[in-house]
Amino acid sequence: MESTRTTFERLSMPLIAHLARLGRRAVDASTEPGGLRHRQVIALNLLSERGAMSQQALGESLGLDPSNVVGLLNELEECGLTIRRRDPADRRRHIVELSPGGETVLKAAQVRLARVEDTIFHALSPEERAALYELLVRAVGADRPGPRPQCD
Amino acid sequence: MESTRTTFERLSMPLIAHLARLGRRAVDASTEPGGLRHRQVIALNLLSERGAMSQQALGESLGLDPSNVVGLLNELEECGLTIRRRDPADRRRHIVELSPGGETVLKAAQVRLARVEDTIFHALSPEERAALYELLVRAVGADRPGPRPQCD
DNA sequence: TATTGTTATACTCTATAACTATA
DNA sequence: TATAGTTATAGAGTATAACAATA
Repeated sequence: MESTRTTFERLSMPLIAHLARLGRRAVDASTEPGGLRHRQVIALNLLSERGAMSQQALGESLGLDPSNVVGLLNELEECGLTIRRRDPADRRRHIVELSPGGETVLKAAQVRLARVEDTIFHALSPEERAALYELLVRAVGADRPGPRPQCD
Repeated sequence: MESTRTTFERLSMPLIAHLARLGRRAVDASTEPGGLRHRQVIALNLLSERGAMSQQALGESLGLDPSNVVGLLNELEECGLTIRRRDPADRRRHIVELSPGGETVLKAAQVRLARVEDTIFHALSPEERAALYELLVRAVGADRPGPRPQCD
């Protein structure tokens, strides 16, 4: 009998998987063809919150394989939304950062993202949404977003 | 200014997407090759919670396209975990239900799933996990699991 | 020799459209 | 004509392995 274990009748992961799918579909649906896809928005969002970082760090933060990070950044860079530059201290590294255009595009995407959340979480009150957000932040162990280093 | 809108700095969906990815990988990693994959566990879990239902209803509950439901059920049926039978009342319909073997396999999978949750949510207290679960249940608008209509 | 990023490749997940059989 | 399920197919997401450049 595992006393410290999650009760079987209360598994959260299926619910999270479901919400993630709903969210992804809604985001993709709210985006005009050729626009930012779900993954890209999430990557931009992270770069905006945490600032410039290496590809490796980006991949870890996204929980994404390094080889996928390459393709993701290629797409974003083609659109001029991110910039890769060599780290002078270690020329193997690429430092990735948001371009000014990326910030602008991200802001628009965040508006759409917030609308999608309004739809998906319509059953929750603002307080409950805030509580949910706090729990999720703690779960992923991410630092709180906080004011980001002022770029527009 | 949209006063009823989610604050941009508190978007939950990127966090949910991240947790969903972590969860899926952990589940797949905890499964021996040839074993149940993430999707399949979720489908079995739903059938166990809600009892027999049509493929259409299953697809809606899973937020999955009907064509995907077919493939998913084919896999499960090949392993003898689910059963499809025609609805006598409307012979176009397939009624899907868990087989006894499916119940057994699901129980084992739930143990693994619970372990994965213990890992992913290690930063949360049991009370917080319960609170998270409740919020997620409300968000997906799903009925609480409840005792299922006795099939074995 | 180890590490960062890249390429090539394959497998899974998901959606769309056309088809069948029932209604 | 409409609906439940199926098939075929294509595209997105993700992981693995081998490789290049740099440390």
